[in-house]
Amino acid sequence: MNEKDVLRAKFSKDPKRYYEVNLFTREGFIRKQCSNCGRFFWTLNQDRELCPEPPCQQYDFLGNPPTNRRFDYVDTWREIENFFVKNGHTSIKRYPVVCRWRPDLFFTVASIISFQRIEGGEVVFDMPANPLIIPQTCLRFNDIQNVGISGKHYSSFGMIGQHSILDGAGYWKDRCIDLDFELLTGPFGIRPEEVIFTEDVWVGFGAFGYSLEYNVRGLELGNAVFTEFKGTPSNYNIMQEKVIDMGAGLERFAWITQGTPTSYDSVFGPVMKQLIARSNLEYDQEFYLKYARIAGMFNIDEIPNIDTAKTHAAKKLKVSKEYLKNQTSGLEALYALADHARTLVFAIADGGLPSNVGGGYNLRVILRRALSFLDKFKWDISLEEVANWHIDYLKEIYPELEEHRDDVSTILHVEKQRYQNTLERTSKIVRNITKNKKSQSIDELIQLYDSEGITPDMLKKQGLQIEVPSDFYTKVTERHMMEKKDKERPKFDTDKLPPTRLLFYENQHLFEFTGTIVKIINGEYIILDQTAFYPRSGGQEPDHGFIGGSEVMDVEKYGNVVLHKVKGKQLAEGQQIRCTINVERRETLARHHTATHLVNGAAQKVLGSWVWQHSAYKDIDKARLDITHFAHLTDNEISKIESLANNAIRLNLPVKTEILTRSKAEQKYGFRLYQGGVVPTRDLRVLNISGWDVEACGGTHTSMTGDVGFIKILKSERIQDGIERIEFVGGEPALKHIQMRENILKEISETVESPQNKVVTVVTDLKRTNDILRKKQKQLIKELVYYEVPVMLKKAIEIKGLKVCVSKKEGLGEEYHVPVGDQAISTQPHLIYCGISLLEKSVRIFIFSGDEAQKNGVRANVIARNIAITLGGSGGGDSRFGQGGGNRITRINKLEDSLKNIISLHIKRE
RNA sequence: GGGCCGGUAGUUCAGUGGUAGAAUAUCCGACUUGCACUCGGAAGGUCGGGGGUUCAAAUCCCCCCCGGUCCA
Repeated sequence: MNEKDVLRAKFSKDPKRYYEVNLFTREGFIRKQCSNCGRFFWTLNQDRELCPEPPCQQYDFLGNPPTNRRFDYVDTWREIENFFVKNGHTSIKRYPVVCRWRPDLFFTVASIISFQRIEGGEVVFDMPANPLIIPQTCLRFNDIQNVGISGKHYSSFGMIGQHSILDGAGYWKDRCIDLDFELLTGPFGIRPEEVIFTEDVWVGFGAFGYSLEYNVRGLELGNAVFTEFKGTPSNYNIMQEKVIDMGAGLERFAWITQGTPTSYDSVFGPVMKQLIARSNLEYDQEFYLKYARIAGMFNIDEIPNIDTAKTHAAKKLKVSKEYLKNQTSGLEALYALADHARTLVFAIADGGLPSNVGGGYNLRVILRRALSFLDKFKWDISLEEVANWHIDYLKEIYPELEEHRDDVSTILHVEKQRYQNTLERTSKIVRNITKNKKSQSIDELIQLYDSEGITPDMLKKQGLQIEVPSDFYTKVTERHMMEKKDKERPKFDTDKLPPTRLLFYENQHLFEFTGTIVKIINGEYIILDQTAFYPRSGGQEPDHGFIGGSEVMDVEKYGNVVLHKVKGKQLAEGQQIRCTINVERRETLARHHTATHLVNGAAQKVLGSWVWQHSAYKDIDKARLDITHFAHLTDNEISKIESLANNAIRLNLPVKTEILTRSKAEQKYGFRLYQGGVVPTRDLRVLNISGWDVEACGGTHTSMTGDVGFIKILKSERIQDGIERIEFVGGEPALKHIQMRENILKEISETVESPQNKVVTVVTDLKRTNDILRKKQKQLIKELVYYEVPVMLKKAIEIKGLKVCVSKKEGLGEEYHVPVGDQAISTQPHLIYCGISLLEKSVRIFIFSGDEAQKNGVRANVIARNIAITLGGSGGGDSRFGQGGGNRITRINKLEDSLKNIISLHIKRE
């Protein structure tokens, strides 16, 4: 039994305490245990023996919905929203699907996530209203294989979040279930005896509780979690303020009112109509409904693969497997296409970019999956069109999608291009492989998949005979198992110390202050009661300066205290001491920090709304900003960003800060606030440069943008897929940089002896001349060979019937000896050519041995190696051509004689 | 966040320390002469960049740039 089962058993032992809500006693619900799976459930129907969930019960609403009215997706939400608002709830706009407020999640996976923040390693609940209702779009990528097939799985779905904190304004479980029951039986007109509640539990990050899941005709519609405990099931406390986390599927509510074969038909209404029309897909609707009834019973999580499930279904329907596949595969692809496109619309609108790392990887996977469906079925539909149909339909609930319509198209287009390039590349690689070999080893298969993205299936399709082990993907995963190294931070016991008062937030221009030394650790870390020293944080390097006569080398925040690392004179605890901050350093850092915000704002304006700050770093000599963007920045874009940022400086805008509670700040400015990442505090310091940038920021800044002076972008580079780094300088360092470049230019212009404005022409010319000279040299040596060879042959001496000639050249190397020697032995098979090159620190030897010479035992490589050994080096080659050398230059005088000796020794005349 | 693969002639790629190659495209010539084909020849390279090891580096080591790709 897993943790969840143990917990469920525990809570079900005491139903009165946990599960028996008001509604049950008032309306006469009976508690029963499922005779099949053993779970407990509450129902008005005395005769019911089975719990209401598949596989214990099958879908009874397909073609036969239990509601009195039919709603489409949008109207379903309107109906639910109206109901809860009438009952005292505030309707909240959805939060972004890209979850920037939780460091442990890429995407918002449940409505409650929107209101969870991490504070000091603990989850806290932070709701802008109480109670509230929210149509939270959630992204989940763990069931992609089932999307389009099961009829109910999605990569993104709307979670109706009904949330309440029991703190006076909110309510607890009785009212929650009353409301949910009333929603079903009232506005949706479902008969009370059709509503069944099942006992369940829920364990989340740092909190858990018991829950009542409600089902109608086999379909789970929602799950009301009563989050009462903080911690883990083995170690917990009862929460001060208990939280209602009721999450219901908007998709399922819409589905149950319509009773269509799949929920996709109900949810994607107009989009599905367009898709079916444009794809000219024909299928038997009657048959599909019958199939859907069976497919709905599949518990896809537990079925090894879809193929066997379909075989099963075909048997039951008494048709062939092929017929079933024909009838279903096209439609399933259309459903998946609709789902994937919708997910991409939300993700991209919220600033997510497909890439090969992080959450972007999930987005790229579904994007390519969608494109591959379009390819496979050769439908003349573009992903951009599908995205636009979704926006047309959904903008009524989610008007923000309309604002990002063009961005979505832009990014989908870029990604399609990339996908096509990859396809071409892949088929080329596969072609190469198939050319050389018919089979591949398992290691080679893994290598191909891991580094090129080529799956064994793709190879099989190309006619390769390969065997794929069943643990193939496990083996791939194993390759990625690596030890994780944690950066060690020195440990200090600072828990009992009072928090350091941060003076730089009270006055940014306080550069001198008096503090009391609270503690000194290891003789070098000083903790003061208050400090104006800014510690390293938010990518900003720390202040330097003096505490008394001791120099401050580093400042870091440790919990709630600030540690100053000092060098120099001894200080004593309890001492009151005068502190001064290096003003120039601080102001440079402040200028760079404000400049970062300006560059960020400019980049968003120049490139597009998908640009977010990924990370940033501000030092005194330069600063850098990493932004999310799908392509390499062009020179033109960089200069536009630079101009725009400098424009903001000239406008001399005020740099304002205000402290807001987190939820107020989020409501007022949106999640653009979290450019620099999550801020783990209840109150946010919001930095606002009107019209340019608003973000949560704890750094020190200039008062006006004009104080930055001047921004110069140095370079941009791609640090990973989807992230561009912009490196720049501001203020004094910017000027210094320009001056440095000026000096370089001056130096070049002096070296090439031309005015600065002609330098480019002159250097271009120099390079061209150089190229021409190199070619000419080659040509000349070729000509030289023609004249040199006869001269060389005349000088040759005879040893044991063979000819030997030695040619010594200073400075000239293989470019001379190789063609000369080559030519010489090709005309004179009895010749042994010995080239000697005298270089600065070494000697090189080139030996060519003619055909006849070789036959008489003179092997060029052997000669070369032997002579090279006397030079303190080594050599090699083949019997025709050998080379070697060494660095004992002093041996050069004896070299010619030794050569003759060695050759003479090797000649074996018969 | 953690990995892996690749970068050589205009193009597609061989090349595991010893003279940088093939195919194709290009140009010239021959055969034909309407195109095509065939044959012969030529030209085309800072082997992504920099540093190191070595007598010698496309090849080995380090750093960087560019492209691709997998996993969580």
